[in-house]
Amino acid sequence: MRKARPYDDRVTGEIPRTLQLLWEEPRRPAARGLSRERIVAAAVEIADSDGLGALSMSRLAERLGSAPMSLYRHVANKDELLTFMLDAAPGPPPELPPDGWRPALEVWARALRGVYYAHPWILQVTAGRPPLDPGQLSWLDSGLSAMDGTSLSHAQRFEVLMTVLNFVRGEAQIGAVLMSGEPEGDYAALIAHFVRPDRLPALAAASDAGVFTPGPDDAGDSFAFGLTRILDGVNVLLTE
Amino acid sequence: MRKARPYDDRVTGEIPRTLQLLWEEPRRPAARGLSRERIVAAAVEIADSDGLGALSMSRLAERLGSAPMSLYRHVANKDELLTFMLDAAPGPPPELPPDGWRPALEVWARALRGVYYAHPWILQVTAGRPPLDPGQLSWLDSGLSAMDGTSLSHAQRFEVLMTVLNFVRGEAQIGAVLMSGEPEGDYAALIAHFVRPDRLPALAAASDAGVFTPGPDDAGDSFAFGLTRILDGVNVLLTE
DNA sequence: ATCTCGTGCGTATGTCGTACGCATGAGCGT
DNA sequence: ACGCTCATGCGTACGACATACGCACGAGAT
Repeated sequence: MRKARPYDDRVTGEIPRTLQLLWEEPRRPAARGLSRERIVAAAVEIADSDGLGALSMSRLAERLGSAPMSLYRHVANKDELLTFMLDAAPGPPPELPPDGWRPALEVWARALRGVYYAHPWILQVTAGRPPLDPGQLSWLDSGLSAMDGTSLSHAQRFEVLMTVLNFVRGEAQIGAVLMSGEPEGDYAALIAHFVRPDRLPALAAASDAGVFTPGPDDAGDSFAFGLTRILDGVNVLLTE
Repeated sequence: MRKARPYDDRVTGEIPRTLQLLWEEPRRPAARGLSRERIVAAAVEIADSDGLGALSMSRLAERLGSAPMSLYRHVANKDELLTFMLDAAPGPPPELPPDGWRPALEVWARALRGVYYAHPWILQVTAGRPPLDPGQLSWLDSGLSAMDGTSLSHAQRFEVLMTVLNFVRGEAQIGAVLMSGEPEGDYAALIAHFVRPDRLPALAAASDAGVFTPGPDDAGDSFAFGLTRILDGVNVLLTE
């Protein structure tokens, strides 16, 4: 009989252990001391405030007042911790308005953008990880349900949702970059400095037109603009 | 007088040294031995074949037949190396067809997708880094020029391009995830296993409809579908 | 012949994830 | 009341990894 190591990878019937833990219904009520919930919550706090790069097992342990190795009793490794964080951070999807697919998708998209603004590290972590945890899947379900009652096929709904999702992710990524202090000196000035009209004419024209100079109205407008394009395109498909 | 350390951050007049190096016109013709070009090329090869995680300074040095510390004569640090890679890897943007903005943007989007397929690590590295190198900016210029002659404002062109760009990035990211061996066991089966109709009804319906089961035609279709939606939306704006 | 400087690199340091195994104490059966 | 068992916490140790620092060598200039 093998030594009972905590959390090893012994077969659980094809299903990876991390996922099994995530989908277990009755969550342990968190006893005294360390617990998965507390660890994950502290990790999310660190990543939110100081970025994913600042999240190390030692810093996390320090914040929890424990020793680094203690964390491994509750989390198999850092990668599993990230998966747990990804499940927990977004919270529940928004309540969708009942007046049609378009307002519903708009609400969904804006709520998702809010998640990415609150937890920018999600963008880094989800890259390269198909969504399989309850947290992310509940958002996907919510987004799909926005299109209930339309004439779109299931496959089409999914693709529409992915298009909206990718758009939101991209916008949030740009937003996150601009938030966290540009590459020293403002972006517009650097663009204007390097871009010569003879080499990159279209970009030079854009730069001259002030496209890269953050105006007072820029913030939400590009989001609304792009989303309108996408939803207009969906509308074309629906009214064909 | 200070000791002449190679590549320190002494002021070069507001412009970060890395960018200045990138925009210098006359590239040194690469002498014998190590050179920036050779280092960057080798780094790109490693990242292409084994992923960004496999790119360490030691592995890179090993591949070049030199000692790890030798690389630092040509590259300030790993972050600068990544910026150089980002500039070099994409190559020049595609030749765009002259018959209108829509075919031009389609060609541009497909070419960009090709870049991401060839160098998936670009998706990870560009996150959190505003594009300022000649390589990336030439792609942006190319994409903007696709809309030359339309009635769109410069700001609108830029936002359209960002929407297309974000879409391509998102699709490529999904593609990269699916390529590199799903999370053990196929994705569709895991979704079907966890998603219960009473909890996530829309997702369950999608799963039952086979949305997650990779069909023979799936590959390029979702790309074409999403792109069509976006460009249809742009078309609505243009014909208003 | 000497001096200077660009290039390569050996050594060392600090950080990080984590394997391994001991210690402790709570809950349980007797 | 008394030991048994096992979950939990953690001290130590190891192998990546990025990179600071300074020496060595050789080519071109004086």
